Amino acid sequence: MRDRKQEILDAAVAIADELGLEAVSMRSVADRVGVTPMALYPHIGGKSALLDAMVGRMGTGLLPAVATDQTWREQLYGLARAALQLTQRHPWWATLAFERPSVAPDAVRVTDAIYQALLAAGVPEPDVPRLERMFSTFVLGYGLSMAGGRFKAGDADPRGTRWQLPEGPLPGHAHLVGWLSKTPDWEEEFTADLADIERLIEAKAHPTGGSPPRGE
Amino acid sequence: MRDRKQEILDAAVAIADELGLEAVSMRSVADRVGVTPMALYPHIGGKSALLDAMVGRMGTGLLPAVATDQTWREQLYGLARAALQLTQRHPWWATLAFERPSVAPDAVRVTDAIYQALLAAGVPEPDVPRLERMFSTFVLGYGLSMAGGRFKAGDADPRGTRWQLPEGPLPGHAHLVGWLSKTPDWEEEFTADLADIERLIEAKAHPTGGSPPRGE
DNA sequence: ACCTGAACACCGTTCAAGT
DNA sequence: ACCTGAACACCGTTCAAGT
Repeated sequence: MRDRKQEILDAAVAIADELGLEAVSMRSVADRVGVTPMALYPHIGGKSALLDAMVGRMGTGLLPAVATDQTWREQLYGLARAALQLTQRHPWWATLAFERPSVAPDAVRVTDAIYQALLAAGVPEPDVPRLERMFSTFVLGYGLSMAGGRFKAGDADPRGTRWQLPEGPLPGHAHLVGWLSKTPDWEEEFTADLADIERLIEAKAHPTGGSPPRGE
Repeated sequence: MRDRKQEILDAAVAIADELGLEAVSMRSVADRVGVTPMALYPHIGGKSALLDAMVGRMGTGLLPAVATDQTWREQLYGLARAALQLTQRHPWWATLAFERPSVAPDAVRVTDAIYQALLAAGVPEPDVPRLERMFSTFVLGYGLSMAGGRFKAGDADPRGTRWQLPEGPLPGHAHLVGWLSKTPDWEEEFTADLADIERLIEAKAHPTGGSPPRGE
C-alpha cells in the first residue's frame, strides 16, 4: 500500500533526525513502524532504496524556495538558504545528497530553477551547467562541513597551539592569529560566500577586462 | 610496536582502495594483516580511530604540493590539483575528510599554505580564513561529487527525458538541451572553476567598484 | 608485551511458511 | 496481499585466557 511506504519513510527520517544516519537500520525502522524487518521489503525494497527515497523526500523541501517572481539573485540566495536550513534540520541529508544522485522530479525542478536564474543573470549558455554544478557543490559542501565536524577543528581553540609545530610556528597561522581566535558565525560567513559567488556569476555575465567568454 | 600500526594502516588503505570504504572492517583488516580482529585494538584503538588515522595518512599526500617558490596562483592551483588526484586515487578520502576534521600536523600545514597564498594574493586578513574554507570546501566537494555519483545523474543520458515532467518540460533544461547532451570532461571543468575562484580571490584583493573591504 | 577464542548485541537479506 | 520466524553471513567490541 501507498500509506505503508510513507509511514516507513517517516519512521526512517525521524530516526535519522533523532539518532543520526547510522541508527537507521531495517530493524530499527521496522521496530518504529511496529512490524517485522522483513515486512518492509515489499514496500521499499531494501536499505539502499530506502536511503534513495529519503533523499528524494528532502528534495521536496526545497521546492517552496522555487518562485518565479524573483530576481536571479533572490532566487539563488533563497535556494541556498533553504538548502543550508535543510542540512541543519536534517544533517544526514548533505551526506546522502553527495553519494546518491537524486533524479527525483523535485530535485530536477530545483536544478532547473538554478539554470533559469543563471540564464536570467546573463551567463553564456555553455557556462550555465558548469556554474550550476559549482553553485550546488559549494552549497552542499558548506552544509556538509557544518553538519559534519570539518569546520569545528581548525579554529575552535582560541590561540590554539596546533600550528606550533616542532620545527617552529607555521607562518600563515602566526600572521592571522588575531583573526583565528574566535569561532565565526557560520550563517554570516555563508552569506558572505554567496555574495562573492553572485559577484563571480555577474562577472561571467558581463565580463570587463578579464578573459572573455568562449564566443569572443 | 610502530611497525604493526603502519602495517594495519596499509592494509586498511589497500582494502578501501580496492573494495571501497564499506569493506573496511576490523575483521577484514585483521584478515589482511594475518591476525585476529582483537589484536588490532592495542595498536589502533578501534574502528573510529582507524578511520581518523586513514585520513591523517592522506594529508601527507598533499605535502609535496606545498612549495614556497611559487606564485599564489601556482600554489592554489597545485594544491587543488593534488587534492583532486587524491580523491581519484582514494575516493573514500573525500568522504572521510568531510566528517572527520583532520587535525594532523600535515593537514594543518596544508591549511597554512593556503593562508599564505591568500595573504600573498593581497586578500585582507579578516577575509583569509573564510576564503580558505570556501576554497577547500569547493575542492573537497568537487572531488566528492566526482568520486560519489552526484555528477553522474543530471546529464548522463543524452536528450534525457527527466526534465519532461507530466505538467510540461522544464524551461531551463529545454533551453539548454544542446549543452546538456554530452558529459563534460570533469578535469577541464574543475580547471575552469579554479580559474573563476582565483578571479574571485583577486577581486577581494584589489576591489574595483564593487563593495569595498571592511576597513574602508 | 602481544595475541587468541568465545561471547554479546548488533547488521542486511534469503527463504519457507503462515493468514 | 501482507506479514512472521528462523536462519545465514556479516558487524564492533568486551572479557578472560593463553604464551
